[in-house]
Amino acid sequence: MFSKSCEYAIKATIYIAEQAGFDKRVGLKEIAQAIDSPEAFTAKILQQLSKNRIVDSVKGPSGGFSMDKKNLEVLKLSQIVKAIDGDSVYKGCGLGFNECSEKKPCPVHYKFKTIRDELRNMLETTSVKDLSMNLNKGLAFLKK
Amino acid sequence: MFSKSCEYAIKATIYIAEQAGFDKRVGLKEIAQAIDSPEAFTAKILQQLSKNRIVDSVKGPSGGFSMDKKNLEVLKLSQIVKAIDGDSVYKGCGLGFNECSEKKPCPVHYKFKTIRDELRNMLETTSVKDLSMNLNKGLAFLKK
DNA sequence: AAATTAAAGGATAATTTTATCCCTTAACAT
DNA sequence: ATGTTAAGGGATAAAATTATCCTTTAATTT
Ligand code: FES
Ligand code: FES
Repeated sequence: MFSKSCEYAIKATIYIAEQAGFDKRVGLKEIAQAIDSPEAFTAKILQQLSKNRIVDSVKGPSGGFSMDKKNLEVLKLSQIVKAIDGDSVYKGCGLGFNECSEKKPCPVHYKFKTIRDELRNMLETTSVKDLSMNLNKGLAFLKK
Repeated sequence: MFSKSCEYAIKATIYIAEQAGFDKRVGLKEIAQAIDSPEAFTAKILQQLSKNRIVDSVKGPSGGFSMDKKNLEVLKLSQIVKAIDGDSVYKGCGLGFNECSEKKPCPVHYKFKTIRDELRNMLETTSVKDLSMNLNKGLAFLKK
């Protein structure tokens, strides 16, 4: 569904968001531990998230990653997915056509489109804040 | 969503199914052309489909791939997907946990599960026959 | 039976994705 | 100012996926 990069990106963002709730800035090591991901690889992904203004980063001592609390409320899953995997997840053809279109639909088009649109809707309406709150309440986990 | 292998597998099966409607047996070359896929790679996938009894294959002159017309009615997309990609597509966790479970749900679990279950339902109820009929009617295409 | 045909299967290559290493840059602490 | 700290970024490496090549096996045709 999502690439490994995107999975890490979502988990990292949710963790940073949770900590941002306590006005805490968190470092790479802490993030990698919290979401059980390879450190160096996670660093690359955080770079991308930072470039895409999804997270803020500060260098140096007591530096790390954080998020604007206000931005946090409007940030949706779709923005993370789009930043890392592009929009093929909820725009692409189920059978790999370059373009999904009604003009020349692949055999699964009509069956697939429905589900894909629901996925898009879910991603576009699910806010990172909601997810981080469930995490904070112990209703969800970032690693097993 | 699906791997490239799986995409080819689905397209190939649908094409073989369509031709099976005319009691035609089709060769590798013809299939690869019809679905616009690399020949040698497609051969590997057809081997897997054959091993999984999804298609029948006959060697030698006037050999090729075919499908049992009766089996064709009960064959669902899910069987192809399972044979090629396993069941992670509609059983796996959206954020890559080894196991998707309510006991220790990932942050997107409840949002994701709904969609994933609809995908499973779609795959399990969509028959290859239906898809091949649309193809035959010119309502769907296997390549652009 | 022999030749021909087409799938099966093994070995290998190219590409993409995932992951690591190490040096550079910027912020903070002293 | 200087040293320390942590992210940024370039270069590589490992692993998985996608793809090709070539030999073997089995069926048909002659
Ligand atoms: S053309 Fe394949 S999903 Fe729309
Ligand atoms: S635990 Fe992640 S989708 Fe169920």
